Amino acid sequence: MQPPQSESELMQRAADLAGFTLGEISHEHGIACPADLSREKGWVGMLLETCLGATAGSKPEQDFAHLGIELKTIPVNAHGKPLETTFVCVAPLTGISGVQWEHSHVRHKLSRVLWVPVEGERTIPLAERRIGTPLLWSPSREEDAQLRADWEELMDLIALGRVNDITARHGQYLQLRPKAANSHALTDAFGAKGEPIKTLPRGFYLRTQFTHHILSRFFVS
DNA sequence: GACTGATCATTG
DNA sequence: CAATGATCAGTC
Repeated sequence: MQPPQSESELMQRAADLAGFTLGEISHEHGIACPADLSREKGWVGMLLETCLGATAGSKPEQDFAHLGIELKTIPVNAHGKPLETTFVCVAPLTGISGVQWEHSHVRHKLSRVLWVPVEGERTIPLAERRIGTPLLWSPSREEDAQLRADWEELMDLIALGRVNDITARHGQYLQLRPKAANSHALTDAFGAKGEPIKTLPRGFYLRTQFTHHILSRFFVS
């Protein structure tokens, strides 16, 4: 699948997927559908990238850089409520002095997002889960301010060398949690006295309350 | 039932 | 190891 040339082409492709099951879509593309996601947690996201023509790979940029759009699949229940938090990006633990919200990776990633809801209840076999109506979102002024407040709180703690004091309980809408292969993975950071330390890699995640708010903005009921 | 900390696959 | 794609699963 070639990358979409325009925003409208991307939206049309995404809209055309709505209502189909993951089994139908993966079959069309000759991709095997696993029984569950326990060993392939990113399978749905990768499938949608393929279907929509996103540039594959592990580049730290938006999925559709030429359109300035990031693709996010989000698991929802029958009522459209998110079942999981949404990973945004890894958190920088070194070299962060002087970094401001306006230039952060979080803000850049979330500046324009194509959300694709997908049924995610584990009682539904993966192949039978349906793709929902896509929505193209940009943060409102209020949403931007909410994310900024959490981001600044978390980044301040990191800058103070207190990364090991941060738990998933910090941040009202944006939280910081481990983002690693396992609990033994270590990366560089700084301690409270400025000394170099090794710690778990972290990532920024959007709480379900926040993403639920986004989805409900589009599906007024 | 919600939430946090842990984890899985794959590619450079 | 770090980045991409996220969900799992035990505990509260």
